[in-house]
Amino acid sequence: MSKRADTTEFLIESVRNSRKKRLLVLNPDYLDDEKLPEHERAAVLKEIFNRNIREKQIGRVIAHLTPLLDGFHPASVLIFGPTGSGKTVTLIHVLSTFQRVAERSGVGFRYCYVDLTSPKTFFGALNEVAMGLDASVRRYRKGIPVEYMQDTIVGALRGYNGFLCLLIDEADNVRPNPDSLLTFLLKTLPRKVSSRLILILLTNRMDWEARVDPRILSFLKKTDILFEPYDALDLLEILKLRVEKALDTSRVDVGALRKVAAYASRETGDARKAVELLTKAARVAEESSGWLGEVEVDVAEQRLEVDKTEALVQALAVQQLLAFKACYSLLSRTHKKVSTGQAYEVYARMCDAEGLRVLTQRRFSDILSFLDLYGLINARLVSKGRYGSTREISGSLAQEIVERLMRPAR
DNA sequence: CATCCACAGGAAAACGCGGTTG
DNA sequence: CAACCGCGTTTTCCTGTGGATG
Repeated sequence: MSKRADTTEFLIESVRNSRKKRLLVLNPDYLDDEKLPEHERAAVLKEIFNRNIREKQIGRVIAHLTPLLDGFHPASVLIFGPTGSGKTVTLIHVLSTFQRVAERSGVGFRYCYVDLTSPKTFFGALNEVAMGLDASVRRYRKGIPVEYMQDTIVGALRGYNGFLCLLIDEADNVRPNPDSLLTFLLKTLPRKVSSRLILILLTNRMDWEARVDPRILSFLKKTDILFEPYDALDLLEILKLRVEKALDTSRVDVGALRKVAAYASRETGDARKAVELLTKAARVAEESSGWLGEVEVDVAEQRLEVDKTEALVQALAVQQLLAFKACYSLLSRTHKKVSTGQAYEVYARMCDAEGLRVLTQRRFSDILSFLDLYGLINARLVSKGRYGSTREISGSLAQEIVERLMRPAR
């Protein structure tokens, strides 16, 4: 009895030791923005901006806002940029710095961050604004009239004569229509309070303007600022900073970082994705040699890919999953391209076997295009002349992944 | 060159389901 | 409790399509 306990203890110790030897991630919090405490986050941001990243964009924002230091009222701004291009982070940084400068020169300036990153109703959005203005306001579910919320906002601003900058993240994320919020903020609010409002709207939709009521748009005497996605050099700097904070630098190859940066910038230029890949690579390295090199990055990239498709397949509805399986089981049997009709037959048989209702071919074809859209299959539209036209279905996933996916769900 | 296959994909009707009303 | 409504999904019905084939 005690002997067994000893060996187990020994095992634990030895695992612990070998882990320590390969330990690469010293401070995992720095790889995950969400986990950082507020002041740490600010410090990290500061360092990023000290490295001259997003310099151009910062310049544009500052150029737009600076007049207010001399009492001029800047117009509202509309900022475009894809996800992960640092819109939010940059703006928070600039505005908080601005606040300090304004304070020093005796200009009344406040800013307030309104987070609409998850879709909100008009009421929810107002609630968010109110909470930003007055920390004592709670988040309400419902049961409170919209007017009350509006009054709360007006109340919070009563007696404030300085500039108020509302930074609205994902401003188009108000359901059912974003117009209502803008109408309130632009037309109603200025009439009720004496604060001087500046709206800064962040969005990643380039077609945003087309979707907004033109009357409101004209009210926004807006200036546009564009956030280009990060290029590989920017990403490299960002990654370096993360590595310094979170990892054991003596075990990280600069080439590997370059690879991560190159990969991310080739994809979307999304900094969050880049960090995600870095994290994954670090984990891969910890599992193996403890050295983060280019090979580990490749492995991580692959794994990320697999994870993504796996999650995608997990999330499929029963019918979609069945269609997916039908395609691949047919593909593994015949190594030629498969037509919609053939796939449908297999699918129908599978439905029978599982005791599920068989959907019509019309529906099935929709499901196929859906699967194609998500990259789980390739379905190219081909005309075979007299013998009709079909989607030529072929697999887009690697053999091993497919096998893994077909197994567990029986 | 007209024909015709085997499906694509649009439109509209039908269905299903939770919620509401009289 | 039936009737009704709103909304997303599915079926039904339909027209369109590109090129091999006779």
